[in-house]
Parts: sequence; structure tokens; C-alpha cells
Amino acid sequence: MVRPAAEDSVPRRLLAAATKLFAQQGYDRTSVQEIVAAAGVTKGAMYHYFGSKDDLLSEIYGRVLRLQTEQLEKVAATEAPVAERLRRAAQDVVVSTIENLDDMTIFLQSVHLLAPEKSRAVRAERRRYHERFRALVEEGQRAGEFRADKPADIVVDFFFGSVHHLGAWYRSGGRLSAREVGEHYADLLLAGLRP
Amino acid sequence: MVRPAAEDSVPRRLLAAATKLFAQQGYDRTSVQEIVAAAGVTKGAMYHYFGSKDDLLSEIYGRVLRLQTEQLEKVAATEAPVAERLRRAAQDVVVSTIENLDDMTIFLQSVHLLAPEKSRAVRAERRRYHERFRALVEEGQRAGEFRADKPADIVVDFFFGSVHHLGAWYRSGGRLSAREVGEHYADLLLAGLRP
Amino acid sequence: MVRPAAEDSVPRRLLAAATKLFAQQGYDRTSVQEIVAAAGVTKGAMYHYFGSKDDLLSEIYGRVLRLQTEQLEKVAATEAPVAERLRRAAQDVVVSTIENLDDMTIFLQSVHLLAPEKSRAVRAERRRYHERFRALVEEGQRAGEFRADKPADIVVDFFFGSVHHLGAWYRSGGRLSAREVGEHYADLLLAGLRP
Amino acid sequence: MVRPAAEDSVPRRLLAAATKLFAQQGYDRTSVQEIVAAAGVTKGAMYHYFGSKDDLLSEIYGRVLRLQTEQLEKVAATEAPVAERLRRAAQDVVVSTIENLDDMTIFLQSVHLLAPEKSRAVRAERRRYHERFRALVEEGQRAGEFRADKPADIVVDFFFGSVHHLGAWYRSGGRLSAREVGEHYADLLLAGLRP
DNA sequence: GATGAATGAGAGTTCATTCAT
DNA sequence: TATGAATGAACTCTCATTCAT
Repeated sequence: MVRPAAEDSVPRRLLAAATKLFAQQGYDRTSVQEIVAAAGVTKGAMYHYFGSKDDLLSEIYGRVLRLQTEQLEKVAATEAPVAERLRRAAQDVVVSTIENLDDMTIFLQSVHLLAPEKSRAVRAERRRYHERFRALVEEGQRAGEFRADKPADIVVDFFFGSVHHLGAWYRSGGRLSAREVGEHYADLLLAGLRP
Repeated sequence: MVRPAAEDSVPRRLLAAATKLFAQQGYDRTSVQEIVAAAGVTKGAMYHYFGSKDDLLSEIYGRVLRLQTEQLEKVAATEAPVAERLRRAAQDVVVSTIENLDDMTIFLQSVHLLAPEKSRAVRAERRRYHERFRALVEEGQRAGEFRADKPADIVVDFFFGSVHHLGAWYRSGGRLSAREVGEHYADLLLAGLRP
Repeated sequence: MVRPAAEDSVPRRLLAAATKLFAQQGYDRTSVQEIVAAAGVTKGAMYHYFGSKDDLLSEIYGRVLRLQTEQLEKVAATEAPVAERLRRAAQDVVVSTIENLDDMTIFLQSVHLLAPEKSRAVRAERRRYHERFRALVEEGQRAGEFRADKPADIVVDFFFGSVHHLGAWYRSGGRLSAREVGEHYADLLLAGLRP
Repeated sequence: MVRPAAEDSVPRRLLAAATKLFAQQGYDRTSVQEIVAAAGVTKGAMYHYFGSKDDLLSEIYGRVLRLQTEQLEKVAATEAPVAERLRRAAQDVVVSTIENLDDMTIFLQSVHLLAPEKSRAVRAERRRYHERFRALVEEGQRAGEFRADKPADIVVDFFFGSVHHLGAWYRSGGRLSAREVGEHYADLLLAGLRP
């Protein structure tokens, strides 16, 4: 019996259901029972594919981390002037955060709930991402395009705070498109860095 | 039997213990048993003073919201130029967030865990706070001191994202004092708003 | 409301029910649900008094170990000739094993199922008991009353193997009383040790 | 594809893995998953050769029972004096128990976990073995070589208790060889039976 | 004002077994 | 002969809350 391509595989259905529920109710408030019911499978099936509830969370993290890291690498590697590269990186991260708002919401509310070793791995990956971003800021400061009196890591934390907060207020279908919010955010960041 | 003045009252001890534990482990991961053990009282005593675990959370919120609202009102009501008032408000909220980092961490990680009606009340109070802040931005835009091409609510969300994120990276005893971080953050905000 | 003295306390009822069920079905095959049902209480009540299913087992062990240790110390401390003391110790341990056959059966079938640290504690206590018994054998060997060509620890293991095996065949109400079995066993041991 | 002769057959590998794991952790604590992993096969393969986890246990029993029964028959059928035959039978059972310590450990800890009908079969076989041994004791008592004031079945249970207990203390590579322990045990038994 | 025994529902996880392929 | 996805029931344990004292 060949499965219709339209019907998602069991692990994919589980991941989708978990993502939605975790974003809506939080990780701790979502029971494995709810997840498997939403995915239309049994608990046993879930534990066949994922070692634990924690693993579902890790997978969701992995997905979004990979995506954003790829985007950043691509933009950073172009030949454009550094101010331009930073602007595009900033705008991209806003857009992709909004486009994956569920994943990001979960990410921000639940990293600290992961088992220690997984939590460490995820944080390490996240740190690398921030460091790549910081390198752009420092490059611009050395080139004299950005003010040099603000520590680059403070700038990065300042900006990513704003980005992480998007899930708290942005509603799709609202006044502004993801692209517009990205432009506003990138403007505010770049303007703040003018020498 | 007269209690030594040095020993805090039972409700205060409970609130202190709950604050610390909620910040460390999250609301859902902290059991009532742990709280009462840390406070050195029994469960019965806790339920005598607080109707539920939820009530402890609401109380913690109330405390920090009241504090920050007061500060903002005070600064906003001065006669200084609007740019100066916004700078001081921004700096103040950073400093007081850092000084009450446990409360703020809990606030940000756990609002969505409150029972609906309490959650609504807290959010409403928070919204009023943000609106007061936004009014400052709009005043500056009308006065021509801030660029007018950025919606004021976007600016507010942009900045409070940064502030809320402080708990994720700031460590007391680190390189920068609360005051210094406040200045950097206020600078970045104000510079971003230059026309 | 004063409880009738006849009605056993909750922890005692739990211990009794657990003892019976563990002996009948084995530790792993007995569910907490079965235990609390047999004791007429809820699971919550059980976990109020015992930290885990393991704790029930440890408690049962403690009871029987204490009992047998006391008996041995009492006999060993008398002034009788060593052969007489060993005979009585041997007989006593048979009788008390038969009288607490459920506890002993559990003991023998389930020590290795205890959590490592508890298992270690129980084994250590057991070893002390065996060493006390061995000291009697060695005393008799030095006094020339027992043959000296058999290592005392081998003798002890030989005999306690027999004792531990009682649960596998002895049925109360059978042909022989506990006392009679004790005499036969003590005879076989002592005769085996004749020089 | 021809398998190398050195590589054991799948059922044999399963039996070996199960024996080791059952002896180490107990039957109930060992999952089918662990067994197949240790044997390097899949669950499906196991259920192809064995109807259930229980069947593995029965097979292990069968193996050791057959072995020991054969040995006893051989010794009992010789022409030597009865005391000599009993001595050799006793010594043999000690040696073969030590040489198959894993199987015997499992046997003793897990017979009661078998499904009723299989358990009955195994016990019956075991009983026949004990009866053959008892017959030797009785023969010696009738011949006046052994004291007659001890019921032969008590003697048999006394001795097999000791033998069964070997797994609880004997460690290969220790002070005494299997042969030496066998001699000591046989000595203690025979000396105990002197008239 | 304060205790702590007791509840009862539900949590995450494990597991022997089945069956379409 | 062999696979491995999937089942479904049972498992131990946790917890916020209640209430007689």
C-alpha cells in the first residue's frame, strides 16, 4: 500500500502538532497525550520516533536554528558594504522570525526547560549565531561606518531582544507585513549605529 | 512569643522563596512543596495566606508593575525636554529591570501561565505602561525632535523587547553596571530616533 | 475522631499488604496500584508515607534484619559452650525464618532489585550478620570442638543456603513444625562439623 | 550467502544474550529490546524463533536441567558404594552449578515468573531430579551407612539449598576452585550423615 | 493561625507483542 | 526469513488542593 504523498509522515505530523501546541500553551502545559491526539497517532508511535517529549522540543529548535544560521551565512558572505550586509541580515532575521513565529515563540519560552545537556547544545549553537552577527557590527565599527562607543555585544543583545519580542505582539494579518516590520527594525538598528 | 524583628513575616518569606524558585526553575517546574520548604513553613500556612499557587505569581507581578509604573510617571511628569524625558525613562526601566531581574524573568516567562482573568488584568496594566511610554515618543515626533517615519508603537515594542531580553544575558557582577547598560540602551534608542 | 486501636495505621497496612503481595508475586510483578488497593488507601497516601515502591521493600528488609540480628546477638552472648551456642543460633534462625517466611522470601528474591545504594546498605547489614555467625564457627574450630579443615566462611554459606531455601519448600501445617526443622538443620550442621 | 562457521546461529546468539542479561538484571528487568540488541538481531527475528520472552526462559531452564539430570543418572548408575556415589553426585552438582552459574542464577530467581503451565513442567522435572538424589540418601540409610534419624527429603532440601545459594557468593577466579568447593560441600553433607 | 494526612487526576514513559511488507 | 512501525495497556510517581483537628 503506497501512502498518498499528501499525507504527512508520522514524525512530521507529530512535530507539527507539538509545535502548535507548545506555542499555544507552553511546553510544560502540553501533555504527550494532547500531542499524539492532535497528530492522530498513539503514544507508542511517538516514542518509537522520539525518545522523549524533550526530543520533540530539540527537533523544533534544530529546525529554526538551521534555517536562520543558513540565511545569516548567506548574507554575511556577500560583497556588499558592511552597512548593507548588516541591514539585510537584520531584516532577514525579522522576516524569518515572523514567518516561523510558533517555532520562535517556543524557542524563547522553553529553552530553559530542556534537559541540561540538550539545553547546552542549543545555547552553544545560538551563541555561534550571535557571534556571527556581532562580527558584522565589529567590522562596521573598524571600518568607521558605525559608532565605536557601543560594545558590539551590547548592540547584538539589544537588537535580538527586539527580535525575540516579536512573538509577543506581532499578529499576521495585522497592519504591517513581515517585510515592513523588518525594514523598520533594521532602520532603527542602523540609525542607532550611525557615527 | 514575640518574633524577632529581623525575621520576615510568613507571607513575605513565601513571596521571596517563590520569586527565587520561579526565576530559577520556572513556574510550572516549581512545586508548592518546594516553596513552603524554602520558606520554612507548611503547606497549610501557605494556603492560609494565598488562595493558590497562581496568587503568588500575581502578587509578584503586581509588585514589579507598580514599581515601574511609578517610576515612569515620575519621569514623564517633569518639565525637561521630551528627548531628555525619554532618555531618562529608558534608562530607568533598564536599571530597575536589572535590579529586579528575578521578578522580571518570571514576568516574561510566565504571564501566559496565569489563569485567564488574572492574565488579562496583568496584560492590561502592562499595556497602560507601554502606552504611557509611547505617548512620550509621539510627543517627540510631533515636536520634530524624533524622526516621524517610524510608527511609535513599533518603536516601543522594539525597545521593550531589548529590555525584556536583559534577563537572558545580564549577570550582576559582570563587565557593565546596570547604570552603564541603561545608558547604552538609551543611547541606542535615542540615536535611532534622530530625524 | 479517635481511631479504633484495632484498625492498623495506614503505613502498617501498606507494609502488610506489600509484604504479602511481594512474597506471592515478586516485587516487579506487584504494582503500586495492587498494593494500595489491598491496603484500602490511595496512591497519594502511599507516597505520603513512603518515598517509593523501593522504600517499602527496604522497610520490610529492615524489619527482618533487625529481628534476626537481635536473636543472634542474644544467643552468642550467653555462657554456654560454643557448640551449644552455635546449635541454638542455627535452630533459631531456622525457626524465625519460617515464622517470617514472607519477609524472608522477599528478601532472597528481591535484594538485587533494590536501588544500588539501598541494596548496598542491606547487603552490608547482612554481611555483618553472617560474620557474627562465622565468628562462632571459628571459635569452635580454635577450641577444637569443630573440624578445622573446612573454611569457616564456606560453612556459613553452606548453612545459610539451606536456610534461605526454606521458603522454596516449607509449608506451614505440613508434616514438620518449625522447631523440628530447626533441630534437623542444626543437627546436620553440627554433625558435619564434628572433628 | 554462506555464514562463517564461527558466527553462531541466530537462536543461539539470542539464547546467549538472554542468559547473560537475565542473570545480570533479572528477567523482568530485561526488555526484549535489550536482548535483541545484545544479540545483534531485530525483534522480528526473535519472534520468528521464539514464541515469547517466556520461551527464552524455558529454553534456558531446559538446557541446565537436561545437563544436570544426565550427570546424576550417570553417577547413580555406577557400581561404587552408595556413600561414594552420593559424594560424587554432590560434588558434581556443585561443580556443574558453578560452571553454569548464569543459568542457575536465572533458574533460582525466575522460576516463579514463568507462565503457570511452563512453570509446572519445569518444577516437575526438578522434582524428579531431587527424587533421584533422595533415593541415594535412602539407599544409604537402609544400608546403615547414613544415620536414619533424618528424613531423607529434609536432607535433600538442606543440601540443595546450599547448592542454590552458590550464585549468591561464588565468584570465579576467587580463592577456591569449583572442584574444591564441591569437595567441601560433599564433605559437609557426608559428615553430617555419618551414623 | 497553622498542621499534615489524604485525595484523585493525570503526568511521562516502557514494553511485549502484532502484522503488513 | 526478517523488518520495524505501531499498538494499547500498564507502569511509577507528582502535585495542587482540601479539611478535620
